[in-house]
Amino acid sequence: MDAAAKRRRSESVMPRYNPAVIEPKWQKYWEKNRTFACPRLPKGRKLYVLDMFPYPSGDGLHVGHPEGYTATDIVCRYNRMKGVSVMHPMGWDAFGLPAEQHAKKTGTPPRETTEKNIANFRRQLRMLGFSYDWDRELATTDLNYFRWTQWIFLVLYDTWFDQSEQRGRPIAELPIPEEVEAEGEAAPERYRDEHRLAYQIEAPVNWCPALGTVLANEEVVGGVSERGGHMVVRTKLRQWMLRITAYADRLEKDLDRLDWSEGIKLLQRNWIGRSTGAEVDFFIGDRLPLAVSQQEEYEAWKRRRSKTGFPKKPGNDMLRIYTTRADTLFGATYMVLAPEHPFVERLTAPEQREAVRAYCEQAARKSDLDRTDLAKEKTGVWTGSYAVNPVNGESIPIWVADYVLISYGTGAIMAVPAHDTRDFEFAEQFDLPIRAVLKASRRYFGWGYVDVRPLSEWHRQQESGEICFTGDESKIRICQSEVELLDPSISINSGPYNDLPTAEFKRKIAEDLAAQGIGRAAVNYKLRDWLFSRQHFWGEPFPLLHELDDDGRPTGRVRALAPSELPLDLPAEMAFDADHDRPEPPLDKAPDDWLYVTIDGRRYKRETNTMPQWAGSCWYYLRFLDPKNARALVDPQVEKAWMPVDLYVGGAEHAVLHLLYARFWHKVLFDRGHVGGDEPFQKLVNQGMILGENGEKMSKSRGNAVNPDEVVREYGADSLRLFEMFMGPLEAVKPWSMDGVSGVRGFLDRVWRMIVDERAETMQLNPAVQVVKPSAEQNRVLHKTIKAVTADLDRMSFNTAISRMMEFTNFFLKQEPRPRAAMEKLVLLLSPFAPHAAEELWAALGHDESLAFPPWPEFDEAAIKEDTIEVPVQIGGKLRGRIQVPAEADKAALESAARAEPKIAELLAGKTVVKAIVVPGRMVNFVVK
RNA sequence: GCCGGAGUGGCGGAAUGGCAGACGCGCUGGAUUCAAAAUCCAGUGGCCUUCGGGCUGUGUGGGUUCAAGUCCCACCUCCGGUACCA
Repeated sequence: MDAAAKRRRSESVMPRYNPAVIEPKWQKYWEKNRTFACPRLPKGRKLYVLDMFPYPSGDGLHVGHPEGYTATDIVCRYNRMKGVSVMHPMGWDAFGLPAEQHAKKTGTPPRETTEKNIANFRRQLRMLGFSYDWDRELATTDLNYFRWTQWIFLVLYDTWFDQSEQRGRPIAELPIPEEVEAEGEAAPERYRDEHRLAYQIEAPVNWCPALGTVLANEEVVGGVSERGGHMVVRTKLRQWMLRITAYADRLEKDLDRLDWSEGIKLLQRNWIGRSTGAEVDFFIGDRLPLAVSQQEEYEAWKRRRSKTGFPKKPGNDMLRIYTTRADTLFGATYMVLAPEHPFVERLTAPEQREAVRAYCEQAARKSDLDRTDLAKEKTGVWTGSYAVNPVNGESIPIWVADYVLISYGTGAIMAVPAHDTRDFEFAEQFDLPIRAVLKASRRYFGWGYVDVRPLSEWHRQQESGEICFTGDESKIRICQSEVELLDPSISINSGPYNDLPTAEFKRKIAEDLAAQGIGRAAVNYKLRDWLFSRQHFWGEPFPLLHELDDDGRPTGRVRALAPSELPLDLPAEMAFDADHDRPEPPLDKAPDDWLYVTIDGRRYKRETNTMPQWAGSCWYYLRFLDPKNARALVDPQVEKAWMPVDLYVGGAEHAVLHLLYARFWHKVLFDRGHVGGDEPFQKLVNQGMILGENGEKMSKSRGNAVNPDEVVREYGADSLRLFEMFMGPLEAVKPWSMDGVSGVRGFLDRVWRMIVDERAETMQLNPAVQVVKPSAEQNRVLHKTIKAVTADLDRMSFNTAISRMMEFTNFFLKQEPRPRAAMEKLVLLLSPFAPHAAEELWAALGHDESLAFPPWPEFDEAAIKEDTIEVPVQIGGKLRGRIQVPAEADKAALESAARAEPKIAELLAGKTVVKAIVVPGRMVNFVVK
């Protein structure tokens, strides 16, 4: 016999546990029998279990991927055995920059690279025995997939957000105001474009000429590219935006209904960053620049305002600010504009022109990151003009400083240095006046700070402005020392509003400002609209055309493709040159027959930006339900039957953006009637990262990456799966350990030997396994195990479930004979975790059919009950002995049994028992004197 | 700075307010073997011990309770998120 034949013989006949043989065997069996094919519509109870689909990188899978995938697979297999209809698909988030960069280097088309990577990922996932319905596999790069991504974009483009109804509606239903109508033919179209959920702006991008690409903010460090350290230029480019901010309120409120961890919800809430406050107008006059207060004009303006009310759009004679602390208006001693604020130039006095221009230019060069990260010290410059504080008529100077952001609120603030840390720092820096308008109503002393002055003296100093604090109503800061303040603070130096607590002040001044037409309540969000275009080739093309005039220049009119004109594929013939000297998208160099279109005698140029990678992942969970549908993105009947996703598992790195974007799209689709619910993911679980064996983040460059191929070759897929679950709680961050894999492999070996006769020539049962009635103890162990494993699965506590099965195995290996029925139950319990080994053992136990669908074992509470139990006895809370008592023993019986225990009796002798605490079934504790 | 999460043996971790350290790794000793691997058995938080046991122990300091890893207060450390959001 040659070596190969010997190996073949030993592998196929010798009944040692050999995953290298049985794993491929069962994978083929499942595939051939379509064991995990999911019906079009659920039969009975449904469960939609979704993994965050991977980006198929060239490196292949690493052991972090299968963590969540194993967890969901276990949940799916467990539920199938409970008779639930389970939807469990897998696909590929396949657009992405690496394939395009590879194309620039080698000329290999991105699609080719992508398909090769997908094939490798698919092979690796199949190797791990996940019970996906592979018939539903999709990639975001499939033409048949992204035609519907484009279709959804058309829905977004065709939708405006009705604020009063808080929902998206067809753009055709947008009411056109008369004054717009009056502006002429083109005005209504322009008005509509301004209200669409998809709109265009000129936005700054980080263009890196050396790399020939536009970089994301986080790829720019200290003004140069993160990779290579090349120069990065901030330049403006026409971009598509999605109006996610319109949905900010709903995105925040609807979190309440979701079964997500509070931590993740909070992360999203903070990202959305809703705040309530007021917008207030400060008079600046119309003869600019304004050097001194124009008292008469100001009075006239105020009179006008009290008649007209607060205008929707701010005029040119005023500066509109947003504040959450309108109660500190009397403390506003200066104002600040963001350098990009449109009023900066008008407000700059001639003698300040040079300084302001230089400052703004310098600010423009800084990236957002530099502006925050490096700017420890406040910078700014005075414009030379003043505004009038509407509550007291005071003239206050207007400054320009980059600590005010153009993208938040109105891009202008009133500065209250007495009660805002940032304004305080700025005022100190530039020697601006500080006026306290709040005093604490009680004092509390923080760590290391003792203030021995009487409260009245403290208040006097606050009123005179010698000391002040920034803050909200619960925490204050006396300049730099922290002090806890429990009671609300009280207003001072605020004219008619003195002695009001903060909340009441806010309410009152909001009313008064509104009545005078100077202010109104307002809500703001940190959330920004979504920059939706990328200057890449390898992404979904926008289904949009730009109209050209006779000279080939864009007219500004946009024409959307009709849904019937989809899909719009990428051009087949593209040259990928590494040199790319303009920030314009690569598609600008697409062949003319792709780039230019003539419809009804008009020439159009296609949009050449492409969509970001987020686009495809925003709705893939819908397409899985009906992946081949050519008429709709998903059949409504199918969608209603399966949605929402009942369990969504993925990394916490997507806790904010992906989940927010997907929820946003889903709500738009809901508003427009394309889906039946307004939230896609009911329950969310974030698996923790798996670190390298050295406790560092796993990566190729650190040399601590673990390749699943190796682990499977060495130990088998079941061992890999089992170990990933045994390491610790799913949500915890935990280090890899090859010794640990070897440990769970040992467990599988033991399970195998418990059931199979290893010494036999052929596959046959261990002689100890017999059809016998289990002893009471065996039965108790069996049913305790079933109960515990079931409970652990229900709360996704996989590590403890595995340890229960280890205890079972440790016990039964010592038992002879071993009841065959008990062995079968264990195999069923094990099957979601180690499906290949379980199938093989199930077959060995004489079953012809896969164990994917037999009913999940039930436990019998009566079998678990013990006759006598051991109960600890404590004296003064310290363990002093144990007693054996009937399980049903009541308090009195327990106490007397405890007193009768010789050791306890000895220790109690001569002492007075003050109290005896007896918890039946648990413990006895004597409190003695 | 702010917001989350977590600190338990040599390591990963387990414990509805009720016997801390389940289960696994590692380690020690033994059986088996010509030997090794594999397997099996026993032990394994620390200190002390007359070998009965005793004391001590869940980041630190306080508190509540008959009883605290678990609840409360303060602090320390680590990890993650965020970054002038008015």
